[in-house]
Amino acid sequence: MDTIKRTKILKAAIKVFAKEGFFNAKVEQIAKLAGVATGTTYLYFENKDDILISIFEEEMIPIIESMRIALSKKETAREKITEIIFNHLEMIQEKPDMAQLLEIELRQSSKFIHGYQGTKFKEYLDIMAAAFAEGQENGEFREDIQPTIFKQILFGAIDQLSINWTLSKSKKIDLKLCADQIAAVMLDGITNK
Amino acid sequence: MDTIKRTKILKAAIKVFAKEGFFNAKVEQIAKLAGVATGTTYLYFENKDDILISIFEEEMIPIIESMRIALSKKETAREKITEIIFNHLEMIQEKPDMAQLLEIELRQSSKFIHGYQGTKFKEYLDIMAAAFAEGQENGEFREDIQPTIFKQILFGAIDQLSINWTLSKSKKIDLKLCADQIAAVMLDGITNK
Amino acid sequence: MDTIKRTKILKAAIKVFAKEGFFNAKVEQIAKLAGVATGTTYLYFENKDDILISIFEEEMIPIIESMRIALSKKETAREKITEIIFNHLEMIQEKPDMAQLLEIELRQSSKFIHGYQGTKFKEYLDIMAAAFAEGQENGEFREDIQPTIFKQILFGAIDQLSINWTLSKSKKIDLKLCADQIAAVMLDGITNK
Amino acid sequence: MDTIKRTKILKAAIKVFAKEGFFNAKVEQIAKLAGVATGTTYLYFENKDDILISIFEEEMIPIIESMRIALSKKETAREKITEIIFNHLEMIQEKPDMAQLLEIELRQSSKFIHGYQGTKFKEYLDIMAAAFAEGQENGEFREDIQPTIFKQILFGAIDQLSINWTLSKSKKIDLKLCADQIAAVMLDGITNK
DNA sequence: CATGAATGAGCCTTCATTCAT
DNA sequence: GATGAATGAAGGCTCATTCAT
Repeated sequence: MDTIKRTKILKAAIKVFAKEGFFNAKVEQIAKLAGVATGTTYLYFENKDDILISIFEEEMIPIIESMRIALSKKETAREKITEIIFNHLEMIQEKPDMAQLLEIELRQSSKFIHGYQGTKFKEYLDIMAAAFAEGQENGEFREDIQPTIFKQILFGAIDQLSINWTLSKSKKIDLKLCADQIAAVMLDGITNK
Repeated sequence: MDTIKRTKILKAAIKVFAKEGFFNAKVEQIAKLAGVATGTTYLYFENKDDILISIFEEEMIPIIESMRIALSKKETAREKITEIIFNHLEMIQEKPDMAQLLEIELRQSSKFIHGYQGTKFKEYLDIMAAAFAEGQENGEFREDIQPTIFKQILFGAIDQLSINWTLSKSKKIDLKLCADQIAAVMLDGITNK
Repeated sequence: MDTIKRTKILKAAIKVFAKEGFFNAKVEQIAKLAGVATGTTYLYFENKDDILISIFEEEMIPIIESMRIALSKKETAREKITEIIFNHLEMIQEKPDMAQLLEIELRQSSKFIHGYQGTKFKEYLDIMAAAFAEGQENGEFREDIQPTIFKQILFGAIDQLSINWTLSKSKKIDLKLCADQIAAVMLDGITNK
Repeated sequence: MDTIKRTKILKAAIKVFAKEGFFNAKVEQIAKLAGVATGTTYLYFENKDDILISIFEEEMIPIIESMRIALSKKETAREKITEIIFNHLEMIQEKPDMAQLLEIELRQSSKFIHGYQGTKFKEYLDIMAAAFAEGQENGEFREDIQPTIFKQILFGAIDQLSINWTLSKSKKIDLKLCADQIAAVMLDGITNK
């Protein structure tokens, strides 16, 4: 199993899916960008669906990992929430194609790609829930908000601004400012008073 | 122009797009559900894209209108924000198919459907911005958050929980509880202290 | 359901399958010969397999019917067996493409086309068994040969000569002579003495 | 030239062709069953067609040879014809895969495999013709049947029952009985009276 | 206006064959 | 010689769109 070639195909697929969308993307297009023949794609992936799912499952790993490492360096839950917000928005800027997929295609997938459950995405959300729950336990955050709901609120807010930024053609809003403002609202909204 | 037939097609399209997704939906399927011939669809809409866009542009009208009316009955900006949250989540329950589209398909559309700008969606977001700005003007809300950013935060949070609820097959979370918790976090996070 | 168009496709398919073989035949080729678009084929048949099966099931009907009518005009079982032999070989000459299919493709089909049982082919064979059994009952034919086995012997003999004739490019053997000789051997071999 | 490896590939191909049919069989499948790499196949055979042709040409040799030996031990032409029938049907039972190919795939080959003439098959048929001609010469068999036609009749009858037996999934007919009945009909049909 | 049969371009996928190692 | 990963041409099938009735 040639891991390098597999990765080249995945990287190419991220670009193409991001640019064209999953349904509009052509396998031949992905192969060409990856510098391999069309058929080679099928040596590494079962079909087009599998490519998309593999992206989610495999490309999320380092993202989740780096998020975990970054969070482990933070003391307070407050700092962790802040880190999550900034970390995510930084990723948006650095890996815009990957961001595209997470934001736009991932939503469809769990619905339209047969059997895909989006486990890595859930893992990502649970990091948010965990940071929040930690803050509840040590008294930083209010007790009346459920972590399961909060993680959705937080992710939704971050994600919406990410999508908006990603889709903006010109005069993009400053992501640093967005991060600040999300953090301001969220932290103020959940801090125990 | 037979408005009734046109509406029947639109209603059918909402159902089919919601169930199958835009790309998987077949025009014949929409026509059949609408009780018309396939070709008839093309008498009322330019193409498949146009059906989706028309849904957004036309079905959003009553949604936006009812939201505006509901808000006009509220005194404070705080109440208006609360109303927006509850109103949206109620719509999710009452019109789950329409909700599906707004949530999932709309994201793709502005990117993949040639030339679509999503004007009605922007209008919807701007209601949120306006309510927030109003609160800033009358001193209810903090000044350091930009309405343009806040509307995204608020919509993102609501929307994420909506999507989650919509896509859940069983044991769905209580939307009323979600609304409460979103309102709690958001209002606490933006209230001027 | 346009029966004429359906028939045109079937007739074209018979030609193409006969010339190229089932696996080598292209649906586009069949469509082109039928004077329709490729997609039209799929309005009348589920897939390529279905076209082949439909040929067997539907084209065999008149062949079987005309055989039955011809046999009903014959008095003795001996005459009926003779008629079967001549009738079959005449069909080979008149409908060589159809013959091709019955001979060559049909054999594969029951093995490789999922679920196809070749019912019409069995019906054809059973006409032979019936004629033979009739001869046994009225004392024309020997009793020690099983009709189920004899029908295979007779069909095999006729069919082998048919295939041979069909596949011969040049200096084809005289089918009339073949029929005479098959009849001579078979009748002599089964006559009650 | 590694004859052992070549033979392993041929044996594997017989199995795979018999099970899947020539067109459905995959070269990789044959190679895997033979315990060699896909590419190795092309060191011993020009292409997929060549494998099939080689089977016919080379696997027929011992079959033909053993048939010749068996016939040489028989005195009368009558015994020889009987031997042919029993010998063939015994082979069907002992080498069902090989039988499959001879029966089903061979028919297509001469038509669809470019340039193949089926020389070994003709040789096999000519053994039948020779045995019959011998009987004509020594007065055992009638003179009015052409050996060239009789060989087709005899082979067709045997072959049809073989195919039928091979393709039957369950409750297979007794091949010994078949052999008896073919012999009974044929010999009675050709004996000089 | 309405119909729905017909169209045919387009795409995913397969697999015989090649070739660098 | 042997390998098996890579190739890329080819084809079955789909479906948005058209148009004769």
